Amino acid sequence: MGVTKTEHYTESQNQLALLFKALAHPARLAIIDYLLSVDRCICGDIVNELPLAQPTISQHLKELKLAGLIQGSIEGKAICYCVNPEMFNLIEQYLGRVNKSNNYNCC
Amino acid sequence: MGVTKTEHYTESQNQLALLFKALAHPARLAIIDYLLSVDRCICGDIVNELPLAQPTISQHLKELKLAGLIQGSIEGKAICYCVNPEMFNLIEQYLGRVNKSNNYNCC
DNA sequence: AATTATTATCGTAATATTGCAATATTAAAA
DNA sequence: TTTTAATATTGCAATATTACGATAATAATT
Repeated sequence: MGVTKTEHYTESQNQLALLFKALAHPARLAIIDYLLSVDRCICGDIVNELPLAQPTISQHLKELKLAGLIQGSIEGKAICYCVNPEMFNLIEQYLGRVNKSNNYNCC
Repeated sequence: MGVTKTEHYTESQNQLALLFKALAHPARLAIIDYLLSVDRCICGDIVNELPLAQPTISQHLKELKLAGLIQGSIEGKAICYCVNPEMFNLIEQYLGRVNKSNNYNCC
């Protein structure tokens, strides 16, 4: 049916899935890479940097912001975006759990 | 158009996006959680564990396997699945880069 | 106030994902 | 060899995602 039954999973599973979904597109990873590479936080330059139209970039930025992976603050008529490390820490914690639980003695 | 222009992004961005996409569903995270929680690697029990039909579980397992996040080996008429930590290390390396690059002095 | 620059939203077409019933495949057991 | 058990595949309906042109919204500039 194409609709995920979120009510059947744990809070953590649903939350992490949303984070991973936000990262599950090369354009959004490219946006994050670019944001990390520039010292000052720039915004509209992303449109020049990536091979996508302005509305598409805007949409990707929205999704990243909704997931909490980036922040945006208004600066005059431009908007300054930057990476928010907190959500990445959530993923890091998950990976820690995976590494701790995995015992390698498998099939 | 709904089709991602992978040729415009780096190898690493495309590869990571596929990994994140495989993790971007609570059912697949639940499958991984379950695989980690049982000592021995079990397979068909996942169908009893999750509120999804057998073909749906099979499809999710296929995607996880394709992404390299789990492995499956035939054991008689059953198939034994288990987590493959290597791909999780790739994600860990990415998070390391994010943490290293992020300078926190943003907007 | 009109213009300009920057970003967001709307509408829409193309494609992808999700879930399941029905069915196929595979290998052990009877 | 027939049956049984476990998993995979196919086909399809419902929904979600991706991309972009057109347009709106916002705020600085002239």
